[in-house]
Amino acid sequence: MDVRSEVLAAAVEICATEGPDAVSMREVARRSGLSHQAPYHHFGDRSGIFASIAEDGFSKLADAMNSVLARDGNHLSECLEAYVGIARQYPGHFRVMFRQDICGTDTHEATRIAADRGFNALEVVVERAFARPLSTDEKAVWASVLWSQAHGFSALLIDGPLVAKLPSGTDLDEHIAEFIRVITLMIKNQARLESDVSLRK
Amino acid sequence: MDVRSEVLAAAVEICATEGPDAVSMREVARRSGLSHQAPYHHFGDRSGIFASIAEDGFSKLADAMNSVLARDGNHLSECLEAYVGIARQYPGHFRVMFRQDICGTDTHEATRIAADRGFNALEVVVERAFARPLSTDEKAVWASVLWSQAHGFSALLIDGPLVAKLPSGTDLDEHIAEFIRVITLMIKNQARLESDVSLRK
DNA sequence: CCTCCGTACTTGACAGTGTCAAGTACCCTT
DNA sequence: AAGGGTACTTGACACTGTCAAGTACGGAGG
Repeated sequence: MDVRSEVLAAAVEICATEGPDAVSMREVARRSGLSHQAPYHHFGDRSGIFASIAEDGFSKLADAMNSVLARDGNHLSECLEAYVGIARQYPGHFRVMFRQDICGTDTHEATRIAADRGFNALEVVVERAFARPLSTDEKAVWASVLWSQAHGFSALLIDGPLVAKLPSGTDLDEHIAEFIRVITLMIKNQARLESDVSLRK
Repeated sequence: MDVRSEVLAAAVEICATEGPDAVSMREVARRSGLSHQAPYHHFGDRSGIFASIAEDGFSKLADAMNSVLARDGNHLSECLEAYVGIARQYPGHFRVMFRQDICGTDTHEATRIAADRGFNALEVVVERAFARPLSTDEKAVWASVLWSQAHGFSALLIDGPLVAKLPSGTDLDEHIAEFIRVITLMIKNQARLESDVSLRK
């Protein structure tokens, strides 16, 4: 493994266990057996490391969703599963991806492109779920709905107080599955009803 | 304004403008015209400040939702409005509330209690929306759905890449209103359909 | 072969940080 | 008047991100 990957892996590891705030240039350098300044050579500054992690995470997310879209089947629920799955499998990445305060998304073009790939996948999911052409506005709103839902649930799941709020004895995997089932059903029903004008006002 | 409130206000101000990571004990002390150690007396450590901000934020959230519940009208959409409204009005608080990595929710009892008040309000909203008795599991799942939706949208709105993804020229307030309208409608429809067994599988 | 140059680092320094420890001022109780 | 708690201040320590300057080295051009 080259130095760059090693530094990145060390940073992700810290993100996953202690959160992004615990990531320090000097610590990741130490874990990689390098001088405290070596990471600067590859990443410019602290936000450069986070931007790379975010880019990597968005890529994983986009790949996961696109691979679902490439298959047959129920894209909606499988995409939600993919989203939540990525969040749970790569909490280190996920905690960074939506923290543009620390990863300077504005300046890091590659990260933005990777994020776009994910969003585009979401829009495709929305269109397929509705099975009819959507206006730009409709697409924007429904993509917001879907994204918010997936993102909010994932965020509350890995970081927030949601798990603590579940009735004790609840099986987490089951709750997640139930959650996805409910959302899928709800959006499908909505898509079905959307053509009935009486329900739209 | 007493010292404690002044320190807190300085910290919130920094959270809102530069994010929680930029909050330093010494900076808030400086802004309050105190020695660098004064805040420790009131908050114990850095996480103590964040815990207090989070507590305050959850209280605002719970108050806002409870005041909606106390009124007549469409609780569901008004509660969503309240949630998103709090996030937009108090971004400094909101950015901290769900960052248990920095505010040590586990140890700060008062914060947990304030968060519970908010969650309970959400459960009431869910029950009223369905207008029938729900099982514990149903309540948990639907509260998750609602919370995830409100939270995800708020989080993406104030911090995430959502705003940048909207078609240019979109009016933000309008998009938010549309978003809330869509979710409300969707959940209402779902509640209506839930009794139809054929749609539940 | 020697010089030049860019890449990949290291070493050193500086200001800023969280936090422990100890000191000081003041007010309230006894 | 004595004691004790509250609300601070001052000082120190190890740690941080980052700038600046060095060192090693591998290849290209003469």
